[in-house]
Parts: sequence; C-alpha cells; structure tokens
Amino acid sequence: MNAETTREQIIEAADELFYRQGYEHTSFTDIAETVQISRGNFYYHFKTKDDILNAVITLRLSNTREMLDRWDAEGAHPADRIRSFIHVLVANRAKIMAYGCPVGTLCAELAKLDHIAQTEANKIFTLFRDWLRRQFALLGLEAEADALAMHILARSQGVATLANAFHDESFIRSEVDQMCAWLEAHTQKTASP
Amino acid sequence: MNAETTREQIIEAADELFYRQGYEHTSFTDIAETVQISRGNFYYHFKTKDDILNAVITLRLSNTREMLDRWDAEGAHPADRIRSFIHVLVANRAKIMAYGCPVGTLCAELAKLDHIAQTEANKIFTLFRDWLRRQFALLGLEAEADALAMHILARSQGVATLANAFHDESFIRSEVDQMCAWLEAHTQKTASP
DNA sequence: ACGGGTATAGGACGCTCGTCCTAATCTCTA
DNA sequence: TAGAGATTAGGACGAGCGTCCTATACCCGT
Repeated sequence: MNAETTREQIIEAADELFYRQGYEHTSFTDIAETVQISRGNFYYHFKTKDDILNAVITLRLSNTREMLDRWDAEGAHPADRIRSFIHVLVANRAKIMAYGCPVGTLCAELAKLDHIAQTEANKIFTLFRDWLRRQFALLGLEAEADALAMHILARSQGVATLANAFHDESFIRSEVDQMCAWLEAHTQKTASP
Repeated sequence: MNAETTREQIIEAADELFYRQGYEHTSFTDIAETVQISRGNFYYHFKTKDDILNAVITLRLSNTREMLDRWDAEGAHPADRIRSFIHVLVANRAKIMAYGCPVGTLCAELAKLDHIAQTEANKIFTLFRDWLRRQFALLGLEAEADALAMHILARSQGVATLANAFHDESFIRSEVDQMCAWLEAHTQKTASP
C-alpha cells in the first residue's frame, strides 16, 4: 500500500545510499537491491547514473527549502530560527557521527571527482547561506550578514567533520552550546525586528 | 639524478592523487602514469591498494609530526605556534580551495567506504588535536585545553570545506583573522608560560 | 476481450578495476 | 665475467561497473 512511484523510491534509496556510502561507491546493484527491482529496469527511469545524482540533488534542494520555510513559519524571532539551524547538529547527531554532513560530504566528493553536478550540489549550501544571511539581516546586521552566515555555516561543517572522525557526541553538544552563546552575544546588542 | 626510490615515488604520487581525486577514484593506472612505471610493477612494491593507502597515511603522519616539531622549535610562545597552525589555511589556500583539507576529506571518504584504515587516518587528526591541547595547556588553560583544541580544529575544517565549495579566498582570510582574534581573547587573560 | 502504451525483468556488451603471474632486464658481488 | 638477487615490463584473469537492448508482463480505456 505504498503510493510512491518507483522513480521516487529509486531517488530516495539513492539519496540515502549516496549519503551513507558516497556517490561513486554506490552502484546500480546497491540501489536495485534496496528498492527491490531489477537492475535493467533502471534505464527506463534514468538514462545515466548522473541523472540519478541530479534527481537526488533536486530532492535535497526541495527538502532543504521545505525545512527552511518551516523554520520561517515556526520561529517568530530570527534568532530562534538560527537556533533551529544550529540544533540540527544535535537532532541528526547519530547520522552525522556515522556519515558526516550530507551536504558537505557530497560537495567534497564531487569536487574530487571534478563532477559536472558540483555547481548544483553547492546550491544546497547556497540555500542555507542565503537563508542565514536573511535572518542576520532581519536582526539588523545587514552589513555583516553574509559573513555571519558563512561563519556559522563553517562552524557547523567543522563540527560535523570532527564528530564524524571522533564519533564524539559530547563534542557536538559542547560546540552547539558555544554557537548558541556566540549567537546570543551577537543578537543581544540588536533590537528585535 | 633522483635519489628517491621507486617505492617513495609511488607513495608520493599516491599521496598527491589521493588528495586531488580521492582514494577510490585513483587507480593504479593513474599512479603508474605519474611515476612512469608499468602497472604490473606495483605488485613488487605493494601487495594491495590498501597497502599504498597505509603507506600514504604513514607518510602524512610523519610529515605532520615533522611540521609540528618545527613549529615547536620556531615559535617561542605557544600562542605563536597556534597561529602557525591557523595560518596553514592561508598558506595552502589554493590547494584547499581546489581539493579541501587533505586530512578531513580523506577521513570523510574512508568513513563512507567503511575502510579499515579509518582509525589510522584519524590519527592525523589526533596528532593535531594533542599538539593543540598541549599548546593551550602551556598557556595555562589545562582544564579546557582539549575542548579548545577541538574547537579550533573544527573551525579550520569548516573553513576548508566551505572554501572548497565556494572557492572563496577572502572568506578564508576573514575567518583566519577571526580565529586569531579569538585566540588573542583567550590568551591575553593568561600569563606567558 | 482486446490492443496500446506503461512498466519490468533478465541478460549481453565493452570497459576498467585490482590482482597476480612470468619472463626479461638490471645491478652488484664473488 | 658469471651468476644470483633485485627490479621492471607486459599482459592475463575474473569481477564489477555503467550502459543498453529486447522480450515479457501489466494496466486500462474501448
């Protein structure tokens, strides 16, 4: 009783496998086994492996947009929204410790492969960057908004990378607390929007 | 007139290629072409590809140790030594923008491959972590030394990841300045060792 | 009931990969 | 100078890869 189309199932399985094993290390056989379809059937839905990657990136882009929109709707105050972003590190800690950040690791891999989809994958980063910049601008920090966005994005990435390497949950929590404190220090000097 | 042994040449070529293209994406053919030897000759020097990886990690470990020792010898003040670490981001900015951090990207890839050499590769991180912890301890910050070490390590990783994605040199410089300012704020409250 | 587009299964194809074998060449000592 | 060990070249091997073809099954309006 699954309303999902086969195409959607393939994309979601590929999304998860690309995250856990990397793009190159994931084969058609891997995806086929997960979705429980024959390998030859792929060609009907996707002409090449790159097509699947593009579909996965498109899915991630739309999922990210959805999440950011939700945060916009939920958080009345921009600082609360930014806190939502920061706390993703805690919410997804298990997966992050096991596989790193899905955005950062994909972009890093595609950069090494010198893959055409690099630009498209980087758009996920840009999505976060622009959203964060907007929140900081709403806090009255227009001039430094982009730098602040990049700063917090970078710190999140760093935490994910080291959490992955050291499998250290308390490190994540400690850094998240520091980032929230840093945010506090930057917001308390400004008025509410 | 090259005194290097073939084995050393292979390791150094693999080191560079693993950094630029990733471990899995680099084939014996790639390395053989770089070193200008026949592909079949590999088996004499290394039984498996994993053996080359282990040799590369060993080389990176010893190179890192060497660099840290040099910084210990050069920088009279621990804060200066930590600044040496931070400024690696600027010194290696071209390669970092093109390929990311060699340590972070290798550990991330091996984590996805669930590779046996993961633990060994993570030791490079540990080398930096312990060294940084020692510097902070020398600054009289024993209690928080390890957390501070992890913090600065994480920020460096984040900067490398985003610099790689956005190819933004000014971002590197800006973040390096901020890290130095952060270091300043943490050191000026303590006495010289 | 049937015909036509949709979807699937199974396998062939050519290629590259890591691995491994063997013959040839080089090097240096006795 | 002869021979033994170290080193190299070249290619064979099976496995797995992405790709692609074709025959079959399914679904649904008529």
